[in-house]
Amino acid sequence: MGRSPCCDKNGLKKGPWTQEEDTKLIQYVQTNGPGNWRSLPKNAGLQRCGKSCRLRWTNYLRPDIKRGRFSFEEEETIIQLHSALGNKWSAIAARLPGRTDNEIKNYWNTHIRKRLLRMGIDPVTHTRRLDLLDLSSLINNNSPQLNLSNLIRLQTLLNPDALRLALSLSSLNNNNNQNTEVLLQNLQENQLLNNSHQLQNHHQAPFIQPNQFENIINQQIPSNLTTSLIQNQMQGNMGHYSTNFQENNLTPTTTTATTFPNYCYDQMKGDLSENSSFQSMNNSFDSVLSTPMSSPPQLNSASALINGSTSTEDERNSFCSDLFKFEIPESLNFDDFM
DNA sequence: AAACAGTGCAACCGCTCTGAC
DNA sequence: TGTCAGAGCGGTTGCACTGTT
Repeated sequence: MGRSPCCDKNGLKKGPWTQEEDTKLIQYVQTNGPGNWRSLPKNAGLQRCGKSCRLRWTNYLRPDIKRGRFSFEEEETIIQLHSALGNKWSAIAARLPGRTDNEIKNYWNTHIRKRLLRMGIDPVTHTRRLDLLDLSSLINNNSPQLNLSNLIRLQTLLNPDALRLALSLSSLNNNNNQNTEVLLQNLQENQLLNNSHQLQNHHQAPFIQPNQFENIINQQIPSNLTTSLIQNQMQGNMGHYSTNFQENNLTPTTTTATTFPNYCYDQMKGDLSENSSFQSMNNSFDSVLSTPMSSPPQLNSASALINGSTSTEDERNSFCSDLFKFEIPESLNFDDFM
């Protein structure tokens, strides 16, 4: 059957609106109010489709439209609302005064989505996707988080060669950026190969055996670090999430958990909250990972942390990346993410 | 300096959904 | 119950701008 088109396409103008067209539309709506979009173009003297007029008004000309960049608070709110509402852009826009659904959708697709992907977060489910993790964010030469603990945490994800490359990379840190780039590229390629391998061999987790691991450590660790130091660091970082890890002499364990376990999540949240320095991280952790929203989104202390000295986009990006430098519980079944 | 590639954004398209009549 | 207009959504396009080679 099909519906008749909303307007006769013939002879109607498309593309960017001119100032004159905007003026006509604004004057008409101010006089007659919005609505009757189908008849509006004719009455307002516009060679435009009614739908185009409606979109132009609602997305650009409305007096309450807020132009300009999204603030960190707005971005945070969008992420929180998206985790609860999904792609309900109009519902999200309703909670962001002055922002339109189209604007939020565009901003999501061009900024937030890419950022989440870079951080290894699935933008659809708001869960961590280890296969999406951008290693460069974890092994960033400029980051104070560049350390073996990150690499060690990744040991359950990487094959030994990849880890060896990473360790080599760390030992070259601050020496030669070109070499670093090459190594980083190799490392990422290696991870991709490893992931591909896992897809074909679900039951063969690419764990590094304890002796392999220690060999790698002994071979590649800068001389000022000893294995015991590394173990201490691991224990300190992993805390009681890694009890099995320690008891089994560095042998990682897996469970049958099919998703990131809630008890781990809650426990991590609780532990983080005990340490004031982690509180802002804790809140932002909430906002990006998918958790049911039991209360309206609250602009959290992360924004307070950002305000002031850390206000540039780069710094914001850096901060956001840092938010996810938390530990990966060994109870996580990585196969579900690969 | 020019060519090229990448990015961001406004705008559009086609479709579905919803509510009024 | 069917039709219609408005609203909403996902995807896409075109263009301006910027960075890189």
